Amino acid sequence: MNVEKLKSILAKRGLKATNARIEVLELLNNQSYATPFQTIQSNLNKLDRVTLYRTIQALLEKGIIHKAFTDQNETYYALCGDAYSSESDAHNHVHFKCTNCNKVSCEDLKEVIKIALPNFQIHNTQINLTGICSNCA
Amino acid sequence: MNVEKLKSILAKRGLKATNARIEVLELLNNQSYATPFQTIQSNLNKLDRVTLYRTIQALLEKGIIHKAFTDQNETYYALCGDAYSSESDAHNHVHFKCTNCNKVSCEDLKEVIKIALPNFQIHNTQINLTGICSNCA
DNA sequence: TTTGGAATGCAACAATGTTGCATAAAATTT
DNA sequence: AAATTTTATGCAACATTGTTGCATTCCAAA
Repeated sequence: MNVEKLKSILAKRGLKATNARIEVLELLNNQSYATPFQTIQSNLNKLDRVTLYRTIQALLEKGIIHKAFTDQNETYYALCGDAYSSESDAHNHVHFKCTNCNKVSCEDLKEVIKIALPNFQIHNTQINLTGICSNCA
Repeated sequence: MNVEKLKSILAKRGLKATNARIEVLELLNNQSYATPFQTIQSNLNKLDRVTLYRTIQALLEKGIIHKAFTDQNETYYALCGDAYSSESDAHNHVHFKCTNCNKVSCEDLKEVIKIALPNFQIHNTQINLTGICSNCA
């Protein structure tokens, strides 16, 4: 995904194509795993920490990125793929944190999971798994 | 659940029955919802914040309580019920946060959810839902 | 009742996240 | 293309959250 493509994503969601946003998106796009805030911060250390927080919040609000995992005070972020944009109560997107290599990845399930809770309206589902990933197994 | 019962739970897991632990357990036991750290802190404000962190960590490690939800820098804790102690990959315990009343509850599903990820070893599963709870619907 | 190991409270620190405001940059209008 | 409006950035200062070391206190077992 090149810079022009990222700019068009931002424009589509009504966000200005600023340097900070492009850089965060490029970083997340180049990672094959979800990225902890610390890593974003150290990779983009010319950017102010406050700017980073506000950038991430804007991208989250517009649904361009999502929180993939929150693990003892470390939040991992990832770009939203196609699977993520489905808004139904059916859910086939999970987050997996490997306790061996510590990497967090987004995984898509073949079978759609249906969670039934009578009298509850489910608007958002998050499934977080920990264990040993396929690389480390 | 009375104090004696709580003491026996602590003894069974090899933890001393200290005042701080009893108070935290009593508080969590008296709540019908998962309790955010802030609430624990303000209800037990004679206790030092550090003691509270260490108490909670000890109870977590021994599996007496669990993190029910982590929502933008607020962690909710709850006592572990029977459903929670099952260590299999099958999972029928979910956490629900209502966006209307902001309460977090532990809910048990009738159908067991099976998540299949080929070549991954799943050791822990957490399913977090947000939406409108049965009281607010 | 004594005693050894563990828990507590305090102080100090580190990391994380937030707010207000002046400056700078992007998009829009003229 | 320049001016204007709007929005984002960077800085400082602050608030909250979580951690560590150490002396004192408490619990439980002998």
